Amino acid sequence: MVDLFTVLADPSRRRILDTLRGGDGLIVKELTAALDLSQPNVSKHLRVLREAGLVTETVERQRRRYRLRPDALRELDAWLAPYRRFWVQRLDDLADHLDSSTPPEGT
Amino acid sequence: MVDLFTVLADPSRRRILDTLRGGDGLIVKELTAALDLSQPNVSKHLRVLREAGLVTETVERQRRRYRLRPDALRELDAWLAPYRRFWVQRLDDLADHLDSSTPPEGT
DNA sequence: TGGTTATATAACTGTCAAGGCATGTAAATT
DNA sequence: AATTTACATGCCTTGACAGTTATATAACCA
Repeated sequence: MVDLFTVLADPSRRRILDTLRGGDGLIVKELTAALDLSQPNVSKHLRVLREAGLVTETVERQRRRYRLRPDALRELDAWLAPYRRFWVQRLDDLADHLDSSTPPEGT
Repeated sequence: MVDLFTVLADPSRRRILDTLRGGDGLIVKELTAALDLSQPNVSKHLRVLREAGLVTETVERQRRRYRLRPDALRELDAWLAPYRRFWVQRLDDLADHLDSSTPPEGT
């Protein structure tokens, strides 16, 4: 369960990440309220996210504040990189095509 | 099982995609040989990948050639985009920091 | 025609994880 | 001290696949 892709495969976890994107972290209760999930459910997902390095936990007395750690997503970006080449390539092809074809009317 | 993240969560499927990145597609038999997976297993994964729009199937007589369709990964890129902001931000912060500190010796 | 090749699909089995409920624990409140 | 709040964790059930084996289908070959 350490695999980043597997961790991101769960919609609830992605919603948690999306929610943590704004502001400076949220405590568990705020997350359960925002996402309408049960507290144990949220806690479990947070554990998985934490073990994957996607969030950090800060203890504040009784509460625990979770913050996004977007660096962990660079692994995903790295995986995607060689594929991104392809659609950039297509844009280049399109540009070449436009260059070699009759220019359109207006400008 | 139409969810892109779920489809990509399987390592075998990612290996298939990686393998299809070079050349102009492969037939099923070539994939099974390259990845050392059973033929039914490969066929099932290819079906999932096809239904997710990640590969295309071309019938060549008896054989079926599968090609990568990297456009389908733009959805993943789009999901990642708002997170990419964050680590770009950090680079900016670093740049700002360097600007405001004593310039290094050489050049 | 009969056999072989290439691929898909069905049926079965094992594994694993998501979510529910109940409970533990520590801090806060009264 | 007793209660409440905030959170984690354990157990349990259920469902979702992954992979195997066996079989169906279609094209190719001798």
